[in-house]
Amino acid sequence: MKVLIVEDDPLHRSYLHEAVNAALPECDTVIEAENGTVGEKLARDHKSAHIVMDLQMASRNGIEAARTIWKERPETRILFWSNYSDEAYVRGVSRIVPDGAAYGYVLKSASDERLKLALRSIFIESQCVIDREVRGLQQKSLGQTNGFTDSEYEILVDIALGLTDRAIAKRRSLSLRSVQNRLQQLYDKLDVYQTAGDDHEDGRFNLRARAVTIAFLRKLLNYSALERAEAELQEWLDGK
Amino acid sequence: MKVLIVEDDPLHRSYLHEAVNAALPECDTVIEAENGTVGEKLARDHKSAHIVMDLQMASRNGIEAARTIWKERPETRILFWSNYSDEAYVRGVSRIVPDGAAYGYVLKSASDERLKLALRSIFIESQCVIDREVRGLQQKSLGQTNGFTDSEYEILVDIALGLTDRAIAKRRSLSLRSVQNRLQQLYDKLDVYQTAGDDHEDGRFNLRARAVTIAFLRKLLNYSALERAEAELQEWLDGK
DNA sequence: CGCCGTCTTGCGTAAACCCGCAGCTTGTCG
DNA sequence: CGACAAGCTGCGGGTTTACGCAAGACGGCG
Repeated sequence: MKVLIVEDDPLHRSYLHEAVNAALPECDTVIEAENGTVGEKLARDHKSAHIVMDLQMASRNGIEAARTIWKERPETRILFWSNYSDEAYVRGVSRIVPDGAAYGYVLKSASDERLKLALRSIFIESQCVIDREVRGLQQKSLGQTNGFTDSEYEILVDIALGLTDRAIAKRRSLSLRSVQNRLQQLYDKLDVYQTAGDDHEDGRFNLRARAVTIAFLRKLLNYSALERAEAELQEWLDGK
Repeated sequence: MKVLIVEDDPLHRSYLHEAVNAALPECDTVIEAENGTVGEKLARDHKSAHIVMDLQMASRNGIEAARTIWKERPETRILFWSNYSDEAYVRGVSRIVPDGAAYGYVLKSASDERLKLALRSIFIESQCVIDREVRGLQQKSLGQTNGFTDSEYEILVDIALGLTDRAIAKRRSLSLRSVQNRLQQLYDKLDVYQTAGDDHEDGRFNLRARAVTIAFLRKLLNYSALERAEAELQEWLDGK
């Protein structure tokens, strides 16, 4: 059995290497990649079936890399090992995992035991392992309770990118008014009005900009999500 | 000599611990804190004069912690040890370092040698050590060439927070028109127009929102900067 | 001192945004 | 089938933005 480790940080990389050796005696080869780009290449070259992947890398982040890897070989087992459980990450991962694929999401703050257990569960038993904390987010985010619909999230991303209502309408094939409806919905859910100040007179917020800020502060958005969205946007723009 | 290490990640913490021991034989005690809050407390209790500090920690980030520590004891020597050289961080640090204080900014990607050298330079020689890469940013950001004035940065933050023109005017004691002037200046420098699409007809950007996005993508802003700005804003709001 | 560049402010306008109101289309359920 | 909720759309109008134009204010500099 071969395992591919994709991780920015040398310290974490060697820690992972050791953990893999300790948890998986049946593993005879461990390969390492220091960013997503190299990770993709190595995965392709070695036809890796077992990958441990960091999210948040400089050159090409874990979600991007995982997406192309899964596109080529959907049965690949990937364990995401991340510092954060931002909703943006969780949502990003959920969006790309193929049907029935075995994957995991473990936080770096987890204990050695948990990490090793996850390694065995995913790589040997083909079982999904999601950290409790992450799991919570996932439920909340997918269930509509207090969470955001895909369409709401979509429009959030669109205004975060800085599109006008009209542009959004064109992109999503909606009327102007519908876009604005969704925006209101979003403002509602994000409590933009509440923070907008009790006394309306003094200093109001720009709802659109404020919504993005709040989403950032709540980790609904983060740099990586923005980056991905921006790339998609450019793609769309190019495709006329 | 005592050294205080403030760092989230256990792996990095122990790495730092070793590095300090190796580089500073004259250091007899090393204390560790796993976040900014604890870091502040320990610094106070031990009257620490030598600190190695991570930026980007969950509970209270390095900039916040450093600010209060320097406020209490401005001659404290602090070495910032960070993963990133976002302009937002560099600017944040520059803003809080007291006159004549010795401090350093070294990236985690630097070699062992560089780290050890920096430790000795700062703690023994009281000399500032700024990584070349960070230095570059600093120059660019402070010199006006291609960089942003404080007033431009200020207004960038304000719209990122989601304030209206009117609110910004009130906060910064300016007229509405002046605020808008600065905004135009900002839009200019950020190249909002260029990205706004060559064909004006199709889909334009919302300049205000787009500016914030671009700033994020260029690391002029990041989560930590937003968080700090939001806290300041709340403070201002409370103070009527 | 007069000239000039930078910054501030006011006026006015076209566009974009926020949103209440109301008519339509769907899908679901009894 | 009728009722009802949820989403899309157009209309209308009040507010906010973006920005050209132009009149001061302030600070160097020859």
